[in-house]
Amino acid sequence: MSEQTQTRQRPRQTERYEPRAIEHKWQTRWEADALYRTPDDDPRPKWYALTMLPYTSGDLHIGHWWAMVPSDTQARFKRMSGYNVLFPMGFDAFGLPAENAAIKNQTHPSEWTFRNVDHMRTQLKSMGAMFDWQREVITASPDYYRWTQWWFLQLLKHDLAYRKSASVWWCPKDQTVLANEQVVDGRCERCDTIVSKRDLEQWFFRITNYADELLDFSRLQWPEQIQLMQRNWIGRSEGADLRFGLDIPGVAEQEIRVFTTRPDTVYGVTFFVLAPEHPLLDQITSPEQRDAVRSYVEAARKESEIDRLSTDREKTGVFTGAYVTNLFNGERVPVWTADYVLATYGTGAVMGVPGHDQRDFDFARKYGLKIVPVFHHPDWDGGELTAALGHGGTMINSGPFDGTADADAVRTVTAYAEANGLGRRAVTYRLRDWLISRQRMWGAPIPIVYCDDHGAVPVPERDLPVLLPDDAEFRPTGESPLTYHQGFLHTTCPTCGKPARRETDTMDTFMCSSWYQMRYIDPHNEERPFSRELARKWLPVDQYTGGAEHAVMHLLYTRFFTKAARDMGVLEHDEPMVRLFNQGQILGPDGQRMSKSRGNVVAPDDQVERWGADTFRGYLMFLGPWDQGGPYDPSGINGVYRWLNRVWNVVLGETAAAPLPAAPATRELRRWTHRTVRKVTDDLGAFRFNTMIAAMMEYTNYLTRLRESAAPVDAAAWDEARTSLALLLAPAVPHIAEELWQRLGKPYSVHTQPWPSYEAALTVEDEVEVAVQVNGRLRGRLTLPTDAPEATARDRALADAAVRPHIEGKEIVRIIYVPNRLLNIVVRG
RNA sequence: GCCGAAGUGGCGGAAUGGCAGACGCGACGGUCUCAAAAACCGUUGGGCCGCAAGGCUCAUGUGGGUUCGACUCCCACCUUCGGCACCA
Repeated sequence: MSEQTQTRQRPRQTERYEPRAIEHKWQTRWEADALYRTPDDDPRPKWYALTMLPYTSGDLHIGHWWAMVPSDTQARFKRMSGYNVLFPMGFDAFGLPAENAAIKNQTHPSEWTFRNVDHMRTQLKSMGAMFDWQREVITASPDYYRWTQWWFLQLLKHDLAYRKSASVWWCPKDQTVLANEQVVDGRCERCDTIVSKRDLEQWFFRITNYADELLDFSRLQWPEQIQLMQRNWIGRSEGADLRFGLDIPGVAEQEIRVFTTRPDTVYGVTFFVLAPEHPLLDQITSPEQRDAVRSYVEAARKESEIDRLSTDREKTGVFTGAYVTNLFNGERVPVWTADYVLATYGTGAVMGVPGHDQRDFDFARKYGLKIVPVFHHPDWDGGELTAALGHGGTMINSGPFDGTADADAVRTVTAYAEANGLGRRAVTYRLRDWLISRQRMWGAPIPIVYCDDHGAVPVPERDLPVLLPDDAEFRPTGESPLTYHQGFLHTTCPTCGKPARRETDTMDTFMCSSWYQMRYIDPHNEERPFSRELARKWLPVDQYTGGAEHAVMHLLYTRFFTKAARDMGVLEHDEPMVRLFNQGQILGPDGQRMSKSRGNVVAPDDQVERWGADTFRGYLMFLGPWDQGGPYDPSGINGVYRWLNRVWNVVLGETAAAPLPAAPATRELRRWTHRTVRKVTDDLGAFRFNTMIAAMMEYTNYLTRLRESAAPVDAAAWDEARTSLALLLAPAVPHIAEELWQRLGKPYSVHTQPWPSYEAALTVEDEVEVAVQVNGRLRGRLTLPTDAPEATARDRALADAAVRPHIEGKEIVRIIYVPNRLLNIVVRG
């Protein structure tokens, strides 16, 4: 009985795929073996792959996996392709949320931050990524921010840092500075008080010195749209600075300068506008207009820049009572102030030319100001204007310049201005110098001491870091505790030793993330931010990946840092990251940004627990194109899990194998193998992870069908197939690949194996299906030998039973043949 | 508002000038099971014709255009997403 039962048993079942067991096993083994330690002295060519470091927000988010898994996959692919790959990880750990948590929990922000780091590191490890944790960097730890402070001192030394007054949001009730985020509809998010701008002395970096160089992308392989966004952000404008005469009793200044891209319209100036923040505004305002101007300025200080720059909005402004003289024609024009003029752009003043600028036109219409066209535009009938005129035509109403053609106008007028001292050629940028001061505690302290005798004195490098106090008291107002921490505040002047006061502002966290890629190459160096030799070896980053939300600010700041470092003799290259890829944003299942308040958060830990890291990794990459993002809908993940089970069964299952090298089925099997190797290789290089997974699924389905057909297959070709599949899987799903590799009896580790290559000759089909169209409509299909000549295809198509009814009795005008794809017969009648 | 991007079956998507819907989810039908789940197999854009094999036709946000041929290129519009300088 028992014997009979045994003989009736099916052939031995392979062990089931148990992701949790094998993932834990291999992660432990990899760590014990230091498989992902990146040596500095490896002779292979280096490849520095970097993904943007996470902020220490508390919990790892689906978005972190979404960002890091494909990066890890590509870094692993590069490693197998023969590179010594550096793929580090760290934490962006300073910033506002830590302070909010500190106020809420009455703790020190460092407590919250470092607890989050520990938790997130554990979560990150469950990803099975090839991060080299020996190189971890935490921007809020003193051995890191010491060097952030060092960078500040270098920039200061090289005149790339300076102090000037700039405005911040201020809540009059809480007596505190607010971030933009904390201002909701013009009110303080905490107490609902209407907020206003307030001026403070703050530190800036001269990023505008590099504006022109930052416009040069010739050495970068960055996406076109990112280059475009950066170009638009920098916003280079050529034009002229023109002088306008000022003659007001009691005002020292004799002129106001204005930047314009249209100096050729200067004879059309009928008014003049100063930004509400313009330094001369108060002085030139007449006593009768003072109250009106003051209340207008005050109102403008409550508005955001986005609102002020909206072209949608009705223009507002107030007459100052003053006049300036147009030095070209001696005319006096009224000076207004209006909030659509920003103090931070150009000279903070605009010459109003309503005939040729739409904003000025709208403004003039509203306030009944004169409109004088100075070009006879071809579309203009000479009547009253209904909108500003664009470029084109010849100059009129412009004294000596009348008759000058549009194409020559700017040059001619600018030359005249320069020759007569009325102005000069000028270039202006939309880009502003980088304001790095933050009136907050949880950031790297700006290493400056204020002395009554010596002013702002830099802290000597040997005294770095300027440590944050660890006993700071957080008050519910959100005011920086550094401002009332006596131990921090009081110090001595480095120059004279007299009592002095520390700078209590800290640095913008974008500073920390502007140079972190440099620290990873030498993270434990106590003498310098990094060694020169290691910089020469590892930098620049070969492939950077991260969210498109950083397209402009972070990516411009780090480019600036690199260029400044080059000019300061710290680095020898020009650009921080040679290649860039921006992934899209992953959203909650409801298509909204994931957030606890919306209740649409899908926790990655739960997904890993339920399906295993490999399935989750594979699913994230399979979801769709990486650069697009979109909602994370967990309902399809079982498809990837099923696939990995099929992989498991087909690679480890038994087949009837025999030496059949010449069989047609062998040729087909090898064609599948080599085509899949080619497809996966190409997709990995091009960030097409979704189609890479799909190609491996198709291959697995083919192998499964082949195995289940029970027909004998060539032993060598079958071994090539399952070996190749295990290797192709290794970057995307590293744990199952390692397990399969071991069970196939191959030497540890699959991740140190060379990437499989393909033979192009083996990928070619013998026959292809060619579509036959008549007038662009599909009418039939032909099976033809690959690369069949046109004559063959044409003859077969014209004789085809499905095609003939559509061409009979008609004149064939033309035949278009695309080999191996399509033949289109164009008929008439 | 300004700058950048994206709109394709019930859903995620594939195809970047050449057979629209690869791959997967879901759904439906089946196998197994007392049953359910899981697993596996089959079908699956809409409409029309046909017993069937199959055929015709409509369809890639909307409206135009270029082309033998357009999801793909051009123009206009609509919607959604990212950024707008102190969220990171």
